[in-house]
Amino acid sequence: MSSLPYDKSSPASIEQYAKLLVGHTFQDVLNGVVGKCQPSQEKASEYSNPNRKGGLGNLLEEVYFEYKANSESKADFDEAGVELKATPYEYNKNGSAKAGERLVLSMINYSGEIEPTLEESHVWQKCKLILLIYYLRDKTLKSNLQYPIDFVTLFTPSETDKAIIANDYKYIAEKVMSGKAETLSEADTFYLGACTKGSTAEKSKVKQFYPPHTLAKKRAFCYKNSYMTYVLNDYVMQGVITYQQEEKYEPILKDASELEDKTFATFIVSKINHYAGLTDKELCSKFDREYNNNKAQWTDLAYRMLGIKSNRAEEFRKANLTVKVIRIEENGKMRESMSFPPFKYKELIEEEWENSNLHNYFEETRFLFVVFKRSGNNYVLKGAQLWNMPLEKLDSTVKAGWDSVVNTIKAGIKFEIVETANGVVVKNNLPKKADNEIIHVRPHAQKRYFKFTDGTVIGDGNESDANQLPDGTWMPHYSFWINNDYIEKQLDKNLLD
DNA sequence: GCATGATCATGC
DNA sequence: GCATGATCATGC
Repeated sequence: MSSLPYDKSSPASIEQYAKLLVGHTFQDVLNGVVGKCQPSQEKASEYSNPNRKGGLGNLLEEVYFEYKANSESKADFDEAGVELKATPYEYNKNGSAKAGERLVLSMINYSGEIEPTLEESHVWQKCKLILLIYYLRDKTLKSNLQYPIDFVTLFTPSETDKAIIANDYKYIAEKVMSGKAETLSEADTFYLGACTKGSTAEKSKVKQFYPPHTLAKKRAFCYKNSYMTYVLNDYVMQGVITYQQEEKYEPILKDASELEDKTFATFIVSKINHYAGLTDKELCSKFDREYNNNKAQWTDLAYRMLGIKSNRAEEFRKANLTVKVIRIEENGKMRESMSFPPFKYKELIEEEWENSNLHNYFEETRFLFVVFKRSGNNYVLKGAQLWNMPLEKLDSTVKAGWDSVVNTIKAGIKFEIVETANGVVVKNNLPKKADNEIIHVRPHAQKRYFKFTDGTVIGDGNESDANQLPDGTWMPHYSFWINNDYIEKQLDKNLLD
């Protein structure tokens, strides 16, 4: 019997052995440059098959750590209580690092009872101590076996994080127990998400254990991508990478005990609602902010009410939560629709809906609406509401709106140049706001810039304000917007009157 | 009065 | 200079 090169009952020993991987590639492991095994070539191609999810993790498990990969609900290094997770990271254009994937922890059980609390759960037993092995997903490399392993560390969430994760778990478990797993969405929770797992096809849905036993998509517990990006930057790379800029995120939650009798969702909403009834002017004076009605004023106030000095909340970054201030006019209407980041035409038409930017954005992003209502010259705070796009709307109405935009671009946008008293207006045949209940598209640029294929230029902008259509025409950046009247309908009644 | 096209403001 | 959030302005 050969002995292992590490003590499988000791987390420290496992971590120490794992750290020898840093600076090596998966190919090095197969070649025995690090570790001691050399499997056959067939095995190498099997592990590196990009269609085999978790292949690189299995490689480390079987070749480097010398145990058989399993999909059991107990931890990989059972005796030490350590779960191994090999996971990719990437660099953004601005040089900052981000997690390449959400970290999938374990399947949500639909075939039997689910534990009501995190502490009692299988997922926590399995994942309270994780050996994180981060490799750089460098798509310029020919084989994923060439990816370098750059960071290795044991990880367990902090006490405040765990309090929020426990909240999240409870929320998911309660939905499952009430037989409503089909309504789960990753954006329902903060750090621990319920992500879809496996095919999204209708036929792959499974019957729920809890009545009324409706069919639901298979889902898994995961740490959200946004949470893992935080873990990567503020924990894994901390002290390893020295050039990273100083982050100035502030926590809203100062101590885990603040959540003893409430959820994090209730906690933040009540922090805002505490000030309901005050005008923007009164709030400005309360928080020592100049009252100047500039665009940032109401968002600034929202963060001040949450108890932080900057507009960078640590929890919101980790949870992929976006604060949106909504101002209601005296007639009860929102004047403006809500914008999102612009898209690139050529990239948009290459996307599949299920993996599209818009789909992923709404599936993963949660919103904190902070609602003000006009009263004379001021806006009065009505309160806050957490919201995310309902899943059934995302896959029906939003998808239909997205499809028709994509199809119009694919077919070739038709332009009409109209002369008016104030110059030319460029009209197009993209779907209009009234064509879809939820979304529409609008320009989202600094300046107008069109350059048609015949060389005609319209607008004061330049190419940085625009991007190219499939036929080469330059058209200003566009983005998706949520219709103001749809958002109005989503708001709690008490926020409107 | 609102939809649509156009543009502004701030932070990094 | 870009990413993101937000608002303006005109014609119908």
